Amino acid sequence: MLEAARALLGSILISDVGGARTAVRLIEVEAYGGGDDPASHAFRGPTLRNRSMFGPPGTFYVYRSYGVHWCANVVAGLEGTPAAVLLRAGEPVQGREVMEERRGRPDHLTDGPGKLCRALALTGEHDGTSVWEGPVRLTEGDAPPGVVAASSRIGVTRGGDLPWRLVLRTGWR
DNA sequence: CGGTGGATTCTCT
DNA sequence: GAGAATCCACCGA
Repeated sequence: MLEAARALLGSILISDVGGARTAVRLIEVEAYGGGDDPASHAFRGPTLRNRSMFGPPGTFYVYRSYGVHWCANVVAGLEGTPAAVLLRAGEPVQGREVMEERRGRPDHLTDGPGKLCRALALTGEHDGTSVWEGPVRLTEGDAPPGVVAASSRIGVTRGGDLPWRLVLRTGWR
């Protein structure tokens, strides 16, 4: 599980949504388990909302947070084994102008789960799509992860104790 | 069938 | 630093 999250660090997330191409390099992710992880949406079993988490690996799980934002995950567990990696933050590598326009700001474009989705125009429409075949794709980054720091997960009301938040060292936090 | 709360973000004080 | 915004699936009755 943590290996999957670690592998995602440094990967390039490409979005062709809306006709414009935007891409970021992932620098922060969080791992979530299944029935044994109280913080996971899949803790209580499959539901309409989290059904994507129970799909095959390489599936996007996008959900609405606080009724306002979108948060994107990549399913990492085997089919039937709910486990996903939340994409928390990245750094723009392509289409920065488009992101600025979508965000309405010149900075802090992709330094949060909700911001990341908005910058890439990720919405619930992409929930359940493949990370290799859909309008939003994931490719291996050319830059191998440097120093990876692990810490507790953020914003979680239950089970925030597990050090499953992984950050690529870029001089942040 | 209605209340509730969330893996957040922005704005104002 | 605190509080609002804002939607809908889930939970309990």
